[in-house]
Amino acid sequence: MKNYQTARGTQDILPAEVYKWHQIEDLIRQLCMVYGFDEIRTPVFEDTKVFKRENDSSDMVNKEMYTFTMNDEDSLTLRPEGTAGVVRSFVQHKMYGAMEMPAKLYYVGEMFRYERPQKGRYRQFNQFGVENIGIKSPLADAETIALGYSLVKALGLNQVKVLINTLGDTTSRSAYRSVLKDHFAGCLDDLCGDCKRRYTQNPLRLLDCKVDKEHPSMKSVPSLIDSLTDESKDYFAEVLAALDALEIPYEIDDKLVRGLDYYTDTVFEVVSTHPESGSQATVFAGGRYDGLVEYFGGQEMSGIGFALGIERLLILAEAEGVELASKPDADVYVIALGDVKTAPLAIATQCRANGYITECNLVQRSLKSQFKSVERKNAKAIIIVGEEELKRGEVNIKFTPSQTQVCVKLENIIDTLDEMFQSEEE
RNA sequence: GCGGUCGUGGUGAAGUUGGUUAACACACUAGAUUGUGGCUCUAGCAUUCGCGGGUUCGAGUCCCGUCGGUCGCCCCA
Repeated sequence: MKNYQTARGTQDILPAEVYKWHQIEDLIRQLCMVYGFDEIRTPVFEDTKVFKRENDSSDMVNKEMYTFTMNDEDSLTLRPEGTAGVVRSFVQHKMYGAMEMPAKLYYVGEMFRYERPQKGRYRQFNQFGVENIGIKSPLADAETIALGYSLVKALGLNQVKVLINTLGDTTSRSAYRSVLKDHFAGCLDDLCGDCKRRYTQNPLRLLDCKVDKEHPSMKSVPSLIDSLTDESKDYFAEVLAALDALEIPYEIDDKLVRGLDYYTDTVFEVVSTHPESGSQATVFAGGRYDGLVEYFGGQEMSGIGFALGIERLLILAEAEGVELASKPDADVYVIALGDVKTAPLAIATQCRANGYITECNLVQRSLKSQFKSVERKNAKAIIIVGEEELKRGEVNIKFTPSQTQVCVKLENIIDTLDEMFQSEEE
């Protein structure tokens, strides 16, 4: 191999763009703090069984996991999603006893899925997610959606819409499952291969099919709503009422079922309507899960959460023309003129200790090229450490915004800078 | 996993039916200007066209493979 490059579907986040990430991460932390969610950091890899649960039919779990074994020990898997690990941790550390319920948790980190990459879809990507475990209330559902929605709004995205649906509780779901099976039983041969597989593995996913959506049997498919128990119906109505109260616009999409098997009742998806988002339009998505805590060995307890793709958020922000953060300009640049040895660095260090973003010239080179650096760093203040002045214990400070230059004693440098930057702020 | 498309310097890119010095612009470096930048001028800056093979007297231009991006499907954040 002659050229080294990032593995397929992975990418370097270079210094030029890392400030955007800081901005989003800061926004996330701020928002979660305001909403009362605490960060949790779980391992990037876990025992495969944490992710691959019995009867799971999703592609993510069955075809897209990075799974490996070391020394014949138990099989391990790079996390393809965040919820499983968080729920595992919740049960393992018995959070249901140690902290006040519900547990309001969030995470930010990289996930891994072996897929064919394209714009907005990577093999290593970053998710921000929240999980609100130990409460089953329509208000919790609305609160969770509101948290994600306000992040999108805080970033300045406008071309997004909230899709929402209910899968019903366990009783409703199994009732609907048999209704679906009856409905499609007669025309199974007409449907695509994926649909045939879904028919046996997870009939709900039939609703999702893009291939057969024009098929008569799809058009006449009985609505899930008719199979809902009264309890689930009421629950969904209350979720919608809460969203109304929070003034979050939404569309009910009765075909929305989501790809992960553990969802019950409320499911939602926030998609971009911007043309640039292409086929990877989902910004964040999630839903309620009734059985997961119990599955991991906890008591019967419901939770709700979502996951948001940070790369997608950035793509959309760019598409909608949102100005994102970039490297801040330097406040001060220290220039060395003549034989001044360590003085420039000492002065720069002093500036830095006082909070000024300071760049310092470290090599012998022409004044002109040093001034070029000043421009490049966009430094407002330029400290010129000249051999002659230094002998008198002085330096020149040039302040670009006011086009002024003063000669000051070494001990007065910081005071002078403070004055200059203060007058600039007014 | 399937199908389409693309891949030339730090960047944006020209490169006619394969023909022999890889255009142009920006950026960058140095000098004009031996202690004060942003303008101007001058000079320099791809033994090489993602990588590897093949066809040919000759390939950035054709063929095959491979790696990567990208678009659609699938799936999903």
